[in-house]
Amino acid sequence: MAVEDFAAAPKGGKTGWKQDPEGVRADILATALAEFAESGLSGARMDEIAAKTRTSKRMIYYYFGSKNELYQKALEESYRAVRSGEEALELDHLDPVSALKRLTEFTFTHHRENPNFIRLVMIENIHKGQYLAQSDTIKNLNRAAIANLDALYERGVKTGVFREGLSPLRIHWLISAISFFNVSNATTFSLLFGSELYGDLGQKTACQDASDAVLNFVRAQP
Amino acid sequence: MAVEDFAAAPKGGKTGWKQDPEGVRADILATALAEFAESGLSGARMDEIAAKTRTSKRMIYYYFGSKNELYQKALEESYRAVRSGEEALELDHLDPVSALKRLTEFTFTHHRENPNFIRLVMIENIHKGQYLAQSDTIKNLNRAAIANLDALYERGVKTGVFREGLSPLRIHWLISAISFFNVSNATTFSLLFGSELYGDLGQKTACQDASDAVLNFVRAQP
DNA sequence: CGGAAATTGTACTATTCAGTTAATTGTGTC
DNA sequence: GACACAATTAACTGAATAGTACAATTTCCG
Repeated sequence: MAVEDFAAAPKGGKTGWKQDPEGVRADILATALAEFAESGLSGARMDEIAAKTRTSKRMIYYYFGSKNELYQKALEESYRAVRSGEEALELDHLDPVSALKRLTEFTFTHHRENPNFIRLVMIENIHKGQYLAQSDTIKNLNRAAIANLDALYERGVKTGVFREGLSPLRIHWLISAISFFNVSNATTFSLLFGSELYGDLGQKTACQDASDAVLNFVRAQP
Repeated sequence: MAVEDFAAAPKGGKTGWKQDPEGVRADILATALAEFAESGLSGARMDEIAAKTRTSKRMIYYYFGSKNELYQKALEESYRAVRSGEEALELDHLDPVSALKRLTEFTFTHHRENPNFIRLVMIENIHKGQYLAQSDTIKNLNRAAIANLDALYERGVKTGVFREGLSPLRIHWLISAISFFNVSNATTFSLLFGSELYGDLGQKTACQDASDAVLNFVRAQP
């Protein structure tokens, strides 16, 4: 059941509500995620989160125990949501160069469309990963991405289009760096250097630049 | 205050202190910079900052007025310190390819050696650049970097080693992305994918990868 | 010297905010 | 219809914390 559906439930009258613990949990989590992404862990206010849910502060503590636990659950939820969006990507039927190009462009676009996720990861890095470290759930989700990239890279090496001696980790690092920075530092970069890279056209160019940079990095030199 | 207490006061010299407003200001600023970088704007505590200076909380307000103003001054100071470290870089006497390689490796290393600066920029992005936006000082500092890169790029195009149609901004964007991400996301990246890229050897490889990626991106294809 | 200005320490306040108390109402199930 | 548990509300508490009042001390400079 989607959170939006729950919103349609009538609240007024005496016999307003249905028992829906999962819906209430999901509502709180979605609101908290947005609020932590907006203001950071210390900056977010429990009263503010409560006001933006259709339930109460008491219920947040009822379900999540404390601010820190809520933050951690929101972080996990954010990773889960983002990774589930990545599953549709089918790269096996493409030739290695096309596949790597598609993966890079997908990652670039995907990061751009999930700024809240990016902001939570920034916040988590500010906090030195102390909440991510406690979450085994998240760690497992990310191995798959590397495994996929490994297969892709080996295919490319075999057919001679990719150079030898790289590791999928280093390729992933490069793709992530460009795609992440593009979103995470958009504000300061625009302020310091103008916003020409952050209009529609600029971002098209940037996406193209990203895949050029990655492909030229991995490709065997003729 | 009893005379004994006064004599025991660890005030340095025999009879108290010298007027040193600039020293006190600098002390506060350096301490605040470290503390904001460590804990963020909301997370940092004025009492904690005060305790780590050799002066008092009262003096922080005396000189800086408020927490937010102190944060802004610390941000400015951080930019100033970092940019002044870049001045030693002389690229004009190198051929374009060597110069670009050197610039990339320098930026990579420089970012790595200034994690507090990186963290303040992350924090500023979380706050959507609202303090950076108020600081004309900082904006001017960064135009120079682009101008230098522009000259370098044009030299390379003229001698045929760089491809046409790029802008210095896009090159700077790529160099920054890699160098910044390497530091900003070191914790989460290590947690998720292992820390092999973040040992001494791993970082040497990463630096090499950075300059490879930038050079291959800019170089004319033979 | 002696007064003005700069500098500093102590102790305080006003507020914000995470977390709680305690009582109540609705729902599903037997 | 009785029982357990899900869900809800509003006021409250205690700790943390940004910011201040004010007196005391020191330097500066005539």
